[in-house]
Amino acid sequence: MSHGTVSPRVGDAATELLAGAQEAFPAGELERKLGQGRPLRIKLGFDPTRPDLHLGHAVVLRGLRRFQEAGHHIVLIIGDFTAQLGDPTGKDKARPPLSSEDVEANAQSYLDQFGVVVDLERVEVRRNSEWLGKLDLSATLKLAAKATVAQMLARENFARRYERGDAIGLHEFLYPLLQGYDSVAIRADVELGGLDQRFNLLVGRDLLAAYGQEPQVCITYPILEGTDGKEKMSKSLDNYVGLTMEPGEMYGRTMSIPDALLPAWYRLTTGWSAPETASRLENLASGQLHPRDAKMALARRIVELYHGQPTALRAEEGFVKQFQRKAIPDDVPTVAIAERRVNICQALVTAGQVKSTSVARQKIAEGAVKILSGDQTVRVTDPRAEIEIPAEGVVIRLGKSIVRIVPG
RNA sequence: GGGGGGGUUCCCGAGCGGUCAAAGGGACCUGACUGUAAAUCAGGCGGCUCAGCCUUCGAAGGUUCGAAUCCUUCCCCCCCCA
Repeated sequence: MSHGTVSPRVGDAATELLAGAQEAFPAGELERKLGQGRPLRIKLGFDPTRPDLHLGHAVVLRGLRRFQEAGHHIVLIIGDFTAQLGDPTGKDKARPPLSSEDVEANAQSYLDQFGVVVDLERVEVRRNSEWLGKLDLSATLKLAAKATVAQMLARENFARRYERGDAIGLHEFLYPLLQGYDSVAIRADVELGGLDQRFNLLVGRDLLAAYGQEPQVCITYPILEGTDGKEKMSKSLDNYVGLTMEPGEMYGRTMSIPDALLPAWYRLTTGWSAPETASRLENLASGQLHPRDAKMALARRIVELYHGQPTALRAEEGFVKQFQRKAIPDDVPTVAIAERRVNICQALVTAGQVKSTSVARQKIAEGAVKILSGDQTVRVTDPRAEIEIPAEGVVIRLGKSIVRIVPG
């Protein structure tokens, strides 16, 4: 490691590349690699376990795009092999493995979504089954010998599970090694990942050294909290805003975040420059900017990033109309029902607003079900009520969700 | 291999022969209040042809008028010893 030889230009380049990152280590290493004057091989891996990419993924993807724009070589790894194993990261319990059909379908869906943030034309896409599938037992043992149980237990979530007496599958210890082996297979110079990936990234770094290659630089990105303001954003908790979500839902979900999340979301999801973000947040802090308006600006911005400005404005109008003025929105989801006359509970179930007629009855008892026609709103009070379905359909509202039922 | 402790409704976690669709908490849904925020209060949270009925307490059998609770076998998890 040569200290003090980094030119100012290389240093500036590194700073720019690291915008939005949480940390990069070892310190100075990225600058050193940049100083070699060649395009670096930048690795980013995803396990296609769940088919929706969300704003949390976008934080890292935006970092990746910076490297791409600077002319570095991007290697996107679809963890089709590791997905069947299940990353223990962030889980306090073992994950059920996925079938290979699921993995395949998800992988394709992921690829489509990567394109929303990075330029897929200039990305090398690899599947890790390509090399992991070929590892025989002796190679696997050799790989396993590179790490110790103590190293694995040093990791907080393994340690916690161990202490609590929960099961830890042996294969789970292998996961970080396999992810690390990906780095070896593609000769990574740099690996990006969420902060929660730090351990796995480090294992990759160690493995590169163990296999006689130059160790990778590890760059982590902050974890984005989900719309509930409590847990990290994830599909399984349904506290996420998906990158390919329909604009109205994207806008609405963003509006539902707690105010306390505004600063973090401004910094991590908007792509606004640091100064611009800071000045907006100052206005918010000083009370010049109403939290609601700050949130609307955020929601508008997010929809704009993924659907374009005109769509964002329409999403906002729709939101204001529906929720702030409580009018029937323009694009109500429509469900067709064969009968011309149905029981209200049955209709709610068929329309997917409730999962059973029992629940429908309860919601009616709670006064949550309303039928809207024109500017008339009628609250349904009798679970045995029958509703007529006219040719133009009928709009039913249950709490926040609205559905138009048409004859079919 | 031996000994011990466990598997309860989405999660945690009570129950240990009837009054149990099963305490309590969390999550979630709805109503009120709002800015579809937070906080708060209220209700709900297995299903149905819903004042009643039906199916649940790891699985399968059995005992009993009656079982989540007792017995048998099986499956799975954890701990200790080897």
